[in-house]
Amino acid sequence: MMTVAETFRGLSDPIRLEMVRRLSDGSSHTIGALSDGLGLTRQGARKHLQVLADVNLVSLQTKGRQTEVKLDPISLASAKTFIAELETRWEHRLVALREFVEKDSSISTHPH
Amino acid sequence: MMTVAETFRGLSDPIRLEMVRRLSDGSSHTIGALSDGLGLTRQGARKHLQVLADVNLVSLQTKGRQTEVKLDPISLASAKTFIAELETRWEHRLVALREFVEKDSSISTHPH
DNA sequence: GACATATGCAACTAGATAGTTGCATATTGT
DNA sequence: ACAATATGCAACTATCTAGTTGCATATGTC
Repeated sequence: MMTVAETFRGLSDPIRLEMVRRLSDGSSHTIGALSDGLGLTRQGARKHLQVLADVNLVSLQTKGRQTEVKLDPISLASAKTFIAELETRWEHRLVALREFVEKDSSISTHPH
Repeated sequence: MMTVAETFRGLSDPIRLEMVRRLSDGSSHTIGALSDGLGLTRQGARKHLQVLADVNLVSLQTKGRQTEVKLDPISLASAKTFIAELETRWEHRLVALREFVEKDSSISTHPH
């Protein structure tokens, strides 16, 4: 299993983000196709793909002389969930804070 | 402005994730408090905090002899949005694929 | 003023990362 | 069989990262 931090690490590079974006249509792409147009060598791109595979963001499957790369959306989903949970905590705090402020201001603005 | 990749890099370490989690209640914490109980020195923890500040995930504000750290949820939100957009593309693909398969199977399973 | 607290700054180390180049291997098409 | 294609493996370099230690500085507290 992968930790959320590892998933985030997979996403922490613009080259890898572009690869993931290309893969996000759900279709499979070859290593070669994914390595084109990124401004680095095929081997450099290949290393980034390996990082993505290591953190389970993509799967690699050899078919004949080429290798299919597919996005694995599970890690992606758990990363999103992690952020969403942070935001939930954050919003709870904001609600509590607003309630506190409103109660406080009702005392000061409507004294009797 | 920060790129999404930089935000993900901020989140790509378990120590930093724990710090962000502690901050996610929306309250402010001091550098010292955030550095406790993480299994590294204060200076080591401080470096992680600097990474979070560099990518705008937290803000630092000196107050007297201590420094307040607060979570800045904006980068967090854009990271979540980025993932959500990937998932949207993914789901569109799945829908298109299912429609294609259904049309295809209706031809082969109901020939006349 | 003396002391404790909270933090900053700098130097250093070990290991990871991103990138390159060169060459080898397997598969497909003619 | 030959040539072209798609990929893999290894070595090497430069830079970044995570962590440490030691010391300095500013702010409260008594």
